[in-house]
Amino acid sequence: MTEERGSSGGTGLPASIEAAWGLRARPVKGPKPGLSLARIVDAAVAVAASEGLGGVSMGRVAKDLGASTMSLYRYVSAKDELYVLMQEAAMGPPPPLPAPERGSGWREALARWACAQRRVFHRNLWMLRIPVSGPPVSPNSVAWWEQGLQALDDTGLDAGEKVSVILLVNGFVRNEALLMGDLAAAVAARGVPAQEVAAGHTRTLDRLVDPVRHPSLSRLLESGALGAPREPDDEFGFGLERVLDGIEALVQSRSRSHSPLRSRSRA
Amino acid sequence: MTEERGSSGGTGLPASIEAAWGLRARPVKGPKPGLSLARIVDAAVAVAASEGLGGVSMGRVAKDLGASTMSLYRYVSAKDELYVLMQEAAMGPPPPLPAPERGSGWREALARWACAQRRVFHRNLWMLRIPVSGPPVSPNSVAWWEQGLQALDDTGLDAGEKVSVILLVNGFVRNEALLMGDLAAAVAARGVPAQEVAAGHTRTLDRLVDPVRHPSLSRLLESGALGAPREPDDEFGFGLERVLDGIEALVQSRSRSHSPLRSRSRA
DNA sequence: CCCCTGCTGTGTGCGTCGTACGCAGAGCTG
DNA sequence: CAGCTCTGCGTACGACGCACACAGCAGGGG
Repeated sequence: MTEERGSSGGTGLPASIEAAWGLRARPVKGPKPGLSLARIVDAAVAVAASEGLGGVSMGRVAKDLGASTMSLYRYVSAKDELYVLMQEAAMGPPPPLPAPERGSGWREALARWACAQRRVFHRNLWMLRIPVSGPPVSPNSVAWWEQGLQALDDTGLDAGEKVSVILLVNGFVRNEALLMGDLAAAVAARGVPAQEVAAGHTRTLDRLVDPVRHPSLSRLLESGALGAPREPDDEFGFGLERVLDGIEALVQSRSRSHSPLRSRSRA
Repeated sequence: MTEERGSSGGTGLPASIEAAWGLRARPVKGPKPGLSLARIVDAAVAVAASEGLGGVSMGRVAKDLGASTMSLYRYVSAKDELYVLMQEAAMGPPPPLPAPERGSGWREALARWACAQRRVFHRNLWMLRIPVSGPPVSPNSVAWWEQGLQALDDTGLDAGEKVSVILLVNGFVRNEALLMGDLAAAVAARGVPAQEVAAGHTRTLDRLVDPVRHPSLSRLLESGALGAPREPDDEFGFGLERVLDGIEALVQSRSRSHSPLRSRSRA
């Protein structure tokens, strides 16, 4: 509707995000800023890392910077904008892809991509609490997407399928990290750390599960598989292998028939 | 540490959740309660459905019930407890499984399970905003788990693998719904509804993506696959088919070798 | 029968949050 | 030097979750 101010890049993005892309030169008129976007974002990330996303309040961040609460709003127009910038900073640039072998190198590349993403998420679990508000528009997020797409370059999938595959793998990684983060937070919230919570849960389920109404769950409880859940890394690895197997089936079906047949469109 | 009050079921669960299981009889001494857990939860769910989880505040729910804010705390000891009960109510009982055909009926059953879950999530997108604090302990959640496990009864997978598969499929469904919900919320937050937002995003990306640094993404943008993304249902169906294909590969590898070989434990 | 006890609803108050608004002052441009 | 713009900041407002204390109802023991 209204035109952005002079230095706008015309992207329709918030000013601070355009700044992250390197567009939008600093104004030269007024006094020099005592803070900077980078310092604010770093401080916010530090707070989030030590106290979770819930600990990030404008006042808290400002205090860590020795500034007043409202001064932050000179750099960021709303808290959600700060969130996006935090995400961008914590995500960082994606690691370089391995040597692009032609053939089935895509699986290795995609697995590495997923693992790298998982490492980032696990280092910064608070990221997953931020609602996604659309496709990625910050530089690092776009770079990650680019990496994922490059991994699929030689698969023979069409553009839409590639997007769907990226979405699928990214979603799997996000969900795993989110789940583990939630669980860790719930454990940390109680005083008693670690395995005792899991033991308590199995005891609770033992008391609640009715062998008649819940036969399979009963058998599961008896098997003890819930008491000794697999390591988080193994759980992730298991899921990733399944997902990649599923993708591989698609890739092979595409490469077998050079003229791409429409697969069944009904679920 | 301290013993629960008289009517406790000894599960270690909050009182309101024990009430959901039918344990814990009402006390008989005082005046009759003017509210009920069910009425409170229903009101909260109604608020969440119309204004999102963020709109659910104790004051808001109480106002809808014509009661005061603090009266709710007679029924629920904290807001998180209300969240759990809302989840329980919105989830509802799982639909019955189809006729259990021996053989590869598991795939159909698991797909139906996933679709049913997706329908619930899409009807109540606010559910996904509630952090999971551990394994499910409310009656309906447990019933859903039971259904999922029953679908895998004849797959020959061991207990741990079944849990992992359930986690994988559930995670996929959750993530898809979460993503679609976030997107819908972001679109609704802007005034302009629907496709214009997507068009704006592609325009933004067109301006930001550098063909040299982002070759694959550039090609994707040129292909127009982002401008006309597939229907949400198709996107879900695509991902689900991949996931099920991956699980099917595992099931077949298990059924081929009757003596269960350990698959590679390293990712 | 009455009072006592355990339950009910609720008003007040505290601390925290995001942020709208407006002011005092800094520093470049004329 | 004047004036404009941009800076940081103090104040204020309306939410929020919930601790706490109080007033009144109902059944049970004397």
